[in-house]
Amino acid sequence: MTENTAADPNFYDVHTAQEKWLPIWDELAPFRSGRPDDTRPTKYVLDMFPYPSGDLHMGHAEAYALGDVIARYWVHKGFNVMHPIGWDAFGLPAENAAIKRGENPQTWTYENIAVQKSSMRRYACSFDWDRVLNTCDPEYYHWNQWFFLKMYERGLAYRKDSAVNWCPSCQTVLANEQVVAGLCERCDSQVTKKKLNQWYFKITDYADRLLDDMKGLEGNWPEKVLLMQRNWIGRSQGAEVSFDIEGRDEPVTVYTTRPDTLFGATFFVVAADSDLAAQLAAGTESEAAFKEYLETVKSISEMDRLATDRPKSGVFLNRYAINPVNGEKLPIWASDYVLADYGTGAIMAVPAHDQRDLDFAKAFSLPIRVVVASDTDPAETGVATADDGPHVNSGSLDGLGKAEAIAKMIGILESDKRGKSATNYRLRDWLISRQRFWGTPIPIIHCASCGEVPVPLEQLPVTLPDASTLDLSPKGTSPLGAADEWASVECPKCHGMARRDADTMDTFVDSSWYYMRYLNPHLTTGPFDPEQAKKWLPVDQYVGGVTHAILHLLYSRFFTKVMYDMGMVDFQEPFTRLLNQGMVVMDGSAMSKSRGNLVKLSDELNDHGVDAVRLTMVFAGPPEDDIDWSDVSPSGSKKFLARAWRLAGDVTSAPDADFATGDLALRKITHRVVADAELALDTYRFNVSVARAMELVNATRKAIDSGCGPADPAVREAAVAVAIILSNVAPYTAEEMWERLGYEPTVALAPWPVVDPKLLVEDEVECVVQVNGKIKERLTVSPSISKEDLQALALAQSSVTEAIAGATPKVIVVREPKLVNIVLG
RNA sequence: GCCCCUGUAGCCCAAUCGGUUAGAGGCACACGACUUAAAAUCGUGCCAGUGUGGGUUCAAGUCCCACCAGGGGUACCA
Repeated sequence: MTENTAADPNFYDVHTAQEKWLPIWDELAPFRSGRPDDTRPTKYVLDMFPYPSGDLHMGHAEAYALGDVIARYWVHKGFNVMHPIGWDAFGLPAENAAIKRGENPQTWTYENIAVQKSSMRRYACSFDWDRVLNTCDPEYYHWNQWFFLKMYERGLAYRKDSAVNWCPSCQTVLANEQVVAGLCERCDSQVTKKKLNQWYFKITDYADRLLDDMKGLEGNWPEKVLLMQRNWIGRSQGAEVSFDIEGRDEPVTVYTTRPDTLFGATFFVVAADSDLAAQLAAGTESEAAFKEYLETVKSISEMDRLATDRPKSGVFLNRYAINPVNGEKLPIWASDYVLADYGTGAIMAVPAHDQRDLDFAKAFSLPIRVVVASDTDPAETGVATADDGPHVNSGSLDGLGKAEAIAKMIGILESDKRGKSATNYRLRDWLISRQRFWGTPIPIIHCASCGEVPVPLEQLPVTLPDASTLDLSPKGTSPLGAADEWASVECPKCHGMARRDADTMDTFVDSSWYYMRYLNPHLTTGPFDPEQAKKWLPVDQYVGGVTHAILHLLYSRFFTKVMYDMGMVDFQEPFTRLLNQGMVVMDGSAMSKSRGNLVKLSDELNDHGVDAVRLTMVFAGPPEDDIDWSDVSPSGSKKFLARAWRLAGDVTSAPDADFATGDLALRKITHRVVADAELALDTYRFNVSVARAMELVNATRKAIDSGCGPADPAVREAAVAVAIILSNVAPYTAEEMWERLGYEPTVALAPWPVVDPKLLVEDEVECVVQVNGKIKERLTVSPSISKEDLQALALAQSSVTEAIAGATPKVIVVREPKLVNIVLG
C-alpha cells in the first residue's frame, strides 16, 4: 500500500486530477454554445432535466453519462453543440417536504438545485452553464401562463365539469396519464373519482396528427415508445348508429367498430354513471332499482372496477331501443361495463361476437344471435366468435365478408340517415388543474359579472404569494384560495372585485416546452427568440428514461404542434432522435432504501472517481439495457483508466511527430479502431466504442513493451486516438493523457482523428474453401481477388479435388474474397 | 387476456450482408514474471455451440413457425 502515493509516477491519482481540471475547464468553457462568431454547424443534445429532490442518484449518473457521450462526440466531429441543463423545479415533493419540515417549498427546492448543480459540475458533463433554467422561477413560468392564454384564445384551454381522477393522498386531481393501473403515479394511492370543474387542454383535437406524425419518427425513436403512444391515442374506426327509444323523442346514438353485426344486437346498454342512464330510468318502475345499482357502482373502487374477471352486473331500465335495420325492440340495461366517457356512453350489445356482451347476456339470460358464421356456438361455449364472415341472419348482408359487410352497412345507415362512419379515440383531453401550491398559477380571473376573464398579457407573470403565510397542508382545495390578498383582484374587464383562479398547472405543462426556453432562458419579450429557434431547433438528440414514453413526450409533441399552428416554429416534432436509457438496478431489482439495495452515487464517486463511474455506466452494455450494478466493475474501469493514462506517459516521441512514418502494424490497428468507434458511436453502441479503445490500449501497450517501442510515432498516434475516444466517457483521464502527450488543453475540442482508408485495407485475407459446407482448405488471398480467379484457385487445391472425388459440383458459391462453397449433388 | 421486447461462456457483453473453427472488450478464476513477501503491474491460460423443437437455405446466433423462460406495456375503449 505504501507504494500507492502521488510520489509514484505510475500511480494515477484520480481525485487530484478532478480537482486540477475543473477550474481550468471553467476558464476555457469549451462547451459554451452561444458565441456569436461561432461558425460550426449546430447540434442540440438534450438530457431530460432532473427534478431537484435531494442529490443526484445512480440513474442520473447513467443518463447524463450517455447524453454526454453523444454531445462530446459531436463536438469532436466539429459541431457547435448545445447541451443545456436545468431543473424541473415545481411539483409535489417540494410541497410535501415543506409541509413536513414547516419550511418554504422554494427554500427546499433551491437548496436541492444547488446540491445537484455542484454534483453535476464534478460529474463533468459538457453542459453549457450559460443556459440554466429553473421552471419555478417567475421568468420561466411567466411563459407557461402566456402559453395557457394563447391556448385559451385558440379554444384549446377550457373548463368543464366531469368525473375526474382524484388522489386522496396527494389531495389533487390527476390526468389520465398519471393514473397507473388505478393507482396514483406518484404515491401509489388508489385513485377515486370526483365530480369537479377543471381546466383542460384540448389535446384530442390533435389526436390524428399526434398519431400520423409518428411515421416520421420511425427509426429515430424507440419502436416501443411509438407503440405505446399509438396505443394510448387508441384510434378506432367504426360507425355511429342512431337508435330510436320507445316513448322518447330524442334518439340515442351508439358507437361501434362492428356495424356489420347490427342484426345480431339483442339488447342495449348505457353506462350506469352517465346522465343518459338517469334520464332513461327516470319515471320508470325501475328507477329505484337503478338508483340503488348506481350507488353500488359508485362505491366500487377504481382498482376493483378495472378487474376484467369481475362478474357483469347491471339493471334493466324497463325501456326499449328500436333496432334501425329490423325494427326489433331491444331491452335497455344500465351497467358499469360500459364507460360513460368513451364513445357515446351507450352501446348496442351483440353477445355472439363480443365477449363482454356475451358475459352480460349469460349473466342475465338474454338472447344470443349469431350473425357471422363460425364453427363454434358462442351460446354453448361461452366464447364470443370473431370470424371474418360470411354473414348470416343479416338480411342483405348475408354471405358477405366482414369488410364488405361493414362498408355496405355504413352505406345503408347513411342513406337512411340512421348513422355514419365514425372514428373514436382512447385519448382524453389533458386535465391540467392541480389543487396544490407549488406550481404555475392559472392566469384566469373569475368575476361575478364578467365570468371567466383571462389575465391581460401585460400583467403576467401572476406570481405565487409568499408560502410562509399560507397553510399548505392538503385540504382538497388549492391553498392559493386562502391567500386572500393574492386572490382578491380587480376584474380586468369591469374593474369590480373578482378572484383569481386558485389552482395551479400540472407540472407537465412546464416540461412541455422547456427545450425551447434554453435558447434564451432570460428573455423577457417572449418564450424564446425565433431567430435562435431557426438556428437550433428541433432537438437533434433527446436522452431520457422510458417512464416518460407517454406523458411528457406526448404533451411536448402536442405543444410543439400548437406552436407550429401559431406560426411560432417551422417544425412539428420537437425531438428528432430519442434514446431511452435503461435503469440502474442492484441485484436484479430497482434500488430503494426500503429494499436495502440502494447504491449511493456519492460513495461510488468517492471510491472510484468520476471517470471510472462514468466508464462503468457506458461500458456496461447497450444504453437501452438496464445495468445491474452487481454485474459490473467500477474498480475494473478504474484499472483500465490508469492503464490508458500510463500509456500516455510512456510516449517519448515529440508532440509534432509525423505519424505517417510510424509502425505500420500499429497504425492499422489505430485506424481500424477509430473507424469502428465512430460507427459504434453513430449507432448508440457506446459500449462497443469503449471496447475498441481497450483493444487499442492493449495493442499499444504491446507495441511499447515488445514491439516498435515508445519512441515510434505510431505509438503517439495510438495514444492520441485513445485520449480522444476516451474523452467522450472519461474526461478527466483523457485530459491528463492529453497533457502528458504534450498538448494544450482541452482534449474536448480536439478534432476527431481522421481515418486513412488506405490503412483499413488488409493486404491479404483468409479464404475458406468448403465442400458441402465442410471446410477443406484455407487460402491466403488478396482482398481484391476476382470471383473467377478465386473459384479456379479453390478448385485447384488438392484437398478440394480429393473431397470432390470426381463428382460434378451442383453449384459453387463464391463470396470473394472470403468463402468458396462447392456443393455436390 | 391482448400487444411488444429479450434469451450467446460462471457473469456482463461482441459478432455490417445469413458466410471461416461464435469472440472484440471486460469481470471472476488459475498460472507465470517482477518482489524477501504481498499489493500494484506485465504476460499466459480458461470455459459456450447461441432457451427448446421444427422449417427455409449451399450456408442460420442472424430469416420464418411453434413452444418455454424472463422483462415491459395495456387492460371492460364496444
